Amino acid sequence: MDTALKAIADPKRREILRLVWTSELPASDIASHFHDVTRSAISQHLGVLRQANLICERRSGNRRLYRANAEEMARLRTFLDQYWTGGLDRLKTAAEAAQRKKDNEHG
Amino acid sequence: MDTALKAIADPKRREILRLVWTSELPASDIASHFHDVTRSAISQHLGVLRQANLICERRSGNRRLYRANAEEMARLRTFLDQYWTGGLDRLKTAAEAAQRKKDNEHG
DNA sequence: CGATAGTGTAAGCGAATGCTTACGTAAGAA
DNA sequence: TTCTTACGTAAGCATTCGCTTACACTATCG
Repeated sequence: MDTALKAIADPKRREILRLVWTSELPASDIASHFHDVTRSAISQHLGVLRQANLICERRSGNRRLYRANAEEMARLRTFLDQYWTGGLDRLKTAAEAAQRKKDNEHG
Repeated sequence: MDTALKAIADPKRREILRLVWTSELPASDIASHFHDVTRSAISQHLGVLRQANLICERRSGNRRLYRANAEEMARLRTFLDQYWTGGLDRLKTAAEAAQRKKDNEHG
């Protein structure tokens, strides 16, 4: 999970993910979308995303087609949601504990 | 925004954020929560979070009290939400564009 | 077969990261 | 004032990162 979080912390990798979010794309198409960096750099970014299980690879003849792994993306989003709401839960339980303490003091 | 994303990509910084999510804590209390790392390391993590505007610092006598910056946290969460749903938006606009193209071809 | 796309990978490099130790500094306590 | 507590910060170091160039490999075309 931490691997995925670090993977999407990079803007280029987030852009790559958006490219393959809806449509499956060959590595060359993905690479040609970035004009400030080499094809090799993009290939390595794809490797990072692959290792984080955020993209799936399918070989078709000469090409390798990539698409976002919606399942893992969803898991990551859930993790982040739980992290956020987890804070609220802590607030809630803290408030409840304070209330109990207050009640005990009054009882 | 990218700074914030990279800040929360680190597990120790996420834990720090949770510690100061609800209650304001002095740096020493935060540091003493981590037994595998020096107080200095935590201080530097606090610096990263501070630079990402994810925590607020308040001085009280000798101490420095930290708390999570709920506003910035919310902004970050919104950014991530838009990133996720942005993929769906792209799918929608792509479908609309395809439809328009189709209409033109038929016109 | 050889030539040519499409692609991953190894090597190397400069910059950033996360950590430690040592030091600096500001606010009370004696 | 001197000592102590609470903290940031500089320096140094090993590791990781993102990038480039060069090369290796596989599939297709001739």
